[in-house]
Amino acid sequence: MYEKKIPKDFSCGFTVLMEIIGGKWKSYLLFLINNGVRRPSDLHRMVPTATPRVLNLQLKELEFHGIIYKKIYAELPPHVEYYLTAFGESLLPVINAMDEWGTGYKDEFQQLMQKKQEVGV
Amino acid sequence: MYEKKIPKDFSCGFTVLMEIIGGKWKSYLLFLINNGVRRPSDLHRMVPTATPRVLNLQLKELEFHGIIYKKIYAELPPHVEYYLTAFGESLLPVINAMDEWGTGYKDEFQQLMQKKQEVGV
DNA sequence: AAGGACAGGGATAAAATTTTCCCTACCTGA
DNA sequence: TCAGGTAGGGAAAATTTTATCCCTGTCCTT
Repeated sequence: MYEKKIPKDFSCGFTVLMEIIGGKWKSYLLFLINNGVRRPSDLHRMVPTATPRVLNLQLKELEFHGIIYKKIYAELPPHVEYYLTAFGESLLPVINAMDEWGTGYKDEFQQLMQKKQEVGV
Repeated sequence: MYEKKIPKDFSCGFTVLMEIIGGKWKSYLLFLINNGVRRPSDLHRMVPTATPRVLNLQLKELEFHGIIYKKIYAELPPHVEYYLTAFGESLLPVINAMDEWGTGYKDEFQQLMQKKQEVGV
């Protein structure tokens, strides 16, 4: 992964959580996996905007942190499935709370962003 | 602020929330403001790691999103105070849940990161 | 035999965020 | 008058994150 030059202070719980689910696609991947989309190729089909390479990187980090685990079927062609760990499942309520709050603000937020654009131009 | 080239999908509540509190110092600033640290110079004293410039940028974004508001005293020398808006206060439980989860995982996380470093070297 | 699907990764480029450096301007106290 | 405090910002660099490009293999279907 990437070698950081500016050390982060992981004595703060918030920072720890951000390190784990802060990645651009991570929360979405967790959502999909939790909803039964398990295989890398399927995940990619659900997130065509991101390249498989990127998704794979984020999956590796989630796995590294023990949020998901990877079941490798010793078959050919290759067959891999991701599952949430129990620990990963403990994240769901938190992510849910985050999403709910954001959803409540969504409309107002979008208006704000539009005004910002108009001013910017 | 910064003009983005890759548009984000703000139809997702999670993404909206991340846009608002995802900045490096934002949650900490909210915490401090909520605990009565109001003036820019005081905030800087509490976060000496960051330059005033950086804190100011993040404060402006929080203000733009309506999370905090800025009370300017028409005095000299300048006097400014930040307060959470009611809306900003609605964020506190969410941030709290995030921090709590992260705190629970903190020790294990730090061990993981240490192992990673050892392997890296 | 050719094309596509499967999973995965190295090297490099681009984008986004954060930091640094150095200014403005005014006031107060030594 | 000089040092230090108040609040703030432009320009450019550094850091971090994400994306792109192009490979490795093997198998299945046409």
